[in-house]
Amino acid sequence: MNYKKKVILALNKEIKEKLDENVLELPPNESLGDYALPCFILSKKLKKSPIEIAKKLESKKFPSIIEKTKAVGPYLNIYLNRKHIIKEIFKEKENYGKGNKKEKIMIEFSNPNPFKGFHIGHLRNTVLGESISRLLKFQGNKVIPVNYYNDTGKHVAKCLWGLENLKVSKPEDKDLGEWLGKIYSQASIKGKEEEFSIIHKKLEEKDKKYTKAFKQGLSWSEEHFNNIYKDLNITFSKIYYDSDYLDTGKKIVNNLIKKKVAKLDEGAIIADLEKYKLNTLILTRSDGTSMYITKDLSMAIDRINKFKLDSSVYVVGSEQKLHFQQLFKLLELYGYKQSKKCYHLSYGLVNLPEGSMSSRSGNIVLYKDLKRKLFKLLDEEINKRHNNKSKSEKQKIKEDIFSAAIRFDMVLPDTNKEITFDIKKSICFEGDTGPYIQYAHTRASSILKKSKEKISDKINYRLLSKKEEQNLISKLALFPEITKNAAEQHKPNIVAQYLLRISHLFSDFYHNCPCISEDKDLEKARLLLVFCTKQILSSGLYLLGINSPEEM
RNA sequence: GGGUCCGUAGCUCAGCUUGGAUAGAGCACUAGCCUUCUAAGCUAGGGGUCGAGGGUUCAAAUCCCUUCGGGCCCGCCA
Repeated sequence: MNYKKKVILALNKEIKEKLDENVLELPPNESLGDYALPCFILSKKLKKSPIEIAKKLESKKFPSIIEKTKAVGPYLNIYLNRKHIIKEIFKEKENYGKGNKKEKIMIEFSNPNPFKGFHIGHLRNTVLGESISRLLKFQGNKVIPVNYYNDTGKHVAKCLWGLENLKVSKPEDKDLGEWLGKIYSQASIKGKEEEFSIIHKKLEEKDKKYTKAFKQGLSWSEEHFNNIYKDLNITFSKIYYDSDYLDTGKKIVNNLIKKKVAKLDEGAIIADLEKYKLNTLILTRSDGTSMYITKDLSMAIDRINKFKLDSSVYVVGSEQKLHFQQLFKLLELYGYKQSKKCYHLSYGLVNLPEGSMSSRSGNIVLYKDLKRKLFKLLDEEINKRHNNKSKSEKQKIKEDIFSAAIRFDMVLPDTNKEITFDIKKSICFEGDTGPYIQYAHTRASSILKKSKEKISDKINYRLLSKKEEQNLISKLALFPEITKNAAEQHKPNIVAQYLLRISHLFSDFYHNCPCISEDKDLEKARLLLVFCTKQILSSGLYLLGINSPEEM
C-alpha cells in the first residue's frame, strides 16, 4: 500500500469521512508537506469555511504514519513520518516500490526495417519500449518483449537494386547492415520505380538469385540490429517476421466475411467500420494479396492464443493511430475480449532541425553515427578527468554516459510530442540530462565510499531536521506512487521528471549538509539518507534503461 | 471535408488524466562560489496576455464550446 492510501485511511478514520485517496494533492513545494487536503471539499457538508476546517483538523491526533499536520489557509498540510519512509527504503532496497500485479503482457517495440538504417527515430521507439517493459515488470507483471521485422515489400527490392546497380564496393570487417541502409538511401534517389517493381515481382516469385541476395541482406541487417540491442542492453523474447504471415490472414478474412464484418467490393475485400467512425479499410487487394492489417490481425490472434495474454502493448508511431484503432476493432468484432486491453502506445516522430527524417532521401541521423560523434566528445572530457584510469574503465564510463544522454533525451518529453533532435544539444551533458542524474548518483556513491561509518537504520532520526534533508525525504517517499502511475499510463517521462527533481534536491542537500564530519551521529544519519537517495536514483534510472555508475 | 495530436519564458520543455496555494525546470545571458564528501555541480538576477474568445465553478494553464496556427492520418503503403 502506498503512503497516499495510508494517509487517506488515517484521515478518514479520524474525521469520519469516506474520502478517496485522489483528493489529496501534492503541495507546490516540499517544504509545505508531503500531501495536502484541500478543505474546500468538506466545507459544503460541514457548513464551515475551509479555513476553519483546516484549523480544526490540525489539532487532531493521527496515526503514526502522519508525523504532523499544519493548517495553511484552506489547506491541511500533511507531513509523513520520516523515520517510517527511510526505514522502508533501507529495508526493501531495489524492491522498494514494486507492485503485485500478475498480468501477462506482450509488448512489441523497436520494429526497425531490415535493409534500412537504424536511426534515432527507431531509437526513441526502442528506448520507450524498453522502459515501459521494465516499468510493467516492476509492477509485478509477466512481460514478454517482442520485436517485429518487416522483411517484405518494396524497400527490400530497392535495396537489392542498389546492391546490383550502384556497384558500391563491400567494406571489409564492417557493419554490413549499416552499409546496406546507406545503399537503400542511395537507391531510393537513383533508381526508378519500374526497376524496383521488376525485382519486387521476381522476389515474390521466389527467383533464386534475388532470394539468395535477400537472405544474405536480411542476415546482415539482423546482425546490425543485434549489435545495437547489445549496445542498448535489450533482449527480445521473440522476433516476428512479416514474411511468416503473408498467407495466414486468409482464413481470418474468410471468417470475417462469415461474421458479416467484411465483404467483397470492386474485387477487393473490405471492412466497413464507418459506424465506429473508423472509415472503411481494405483487407485483401483485388489481386488477392493481403494488406498489412490482415497480417497484423492474424499475428495478434496468434499471440493471444499462444501466450494466453491478458494484454498487448504496441509501441508504434502516432501516424498509425487509425490503423491500430481499426485493428483492435476488428479483433473485437472477431470475438476477442482482449481487444479492450490492447494498447497502442503512440509516440511523436523524431525530426531534425531542418525537417522530418526520411531514409528514402537519406536525411537521417543513424544511431551509429550519433554514437561515434558523442564518443569523440566524451573522449576528451574523460581523458581530462580520469587520465589515471585503464582503457577499459574509461570505455565503461563512456558507454554509461552516452547511453544515459541519448536515452534520457528520448524519454524526457511526453510520448505524444514530436522531438526535434538537435545533435548540438544532445552533446550537452549539463542541466536536465541523464548524465546529470548519474552525476548525483556518483556523488552519493562517493560519500558512501569515503565514510568509515557503517550504514544502518539505527540512527537518531531527529538529526535529519534541516530543510534540505526534509525535502529530500519527502520526495523519496513518492517513488512507489510515481512508478505505479508511470506504468499504468505507459509514460516513462513521469519517472524521468521525478529523477530530475530528486537530483536537484540531492544537490541542494549535498551543498548544505556535509556528511563526513566530527559528529558521528550526524554522519550516520546523513549517510543513511545518502544511501536511500542513491537507491532511488539507481532504481529509477534502471526503469529508464540507464546504468548507475559509481564514478564518472 | 472528417479524425487526431500539439500550441506555456528568447529557445527546449514540465504541469492538464483527477480544477485549488506566488505557473515550474533546463539552455542562453549577467554576477558570484573549487585548501572542505567529484564544479558534468551550486547560489543570485532579469525574463510569462499559459495561441485567441466565450462558458461552467467559490476557484480554470487544467473541464466544455467556438476559433486560429502547425504536425500526422483518412479503400488497394507499412
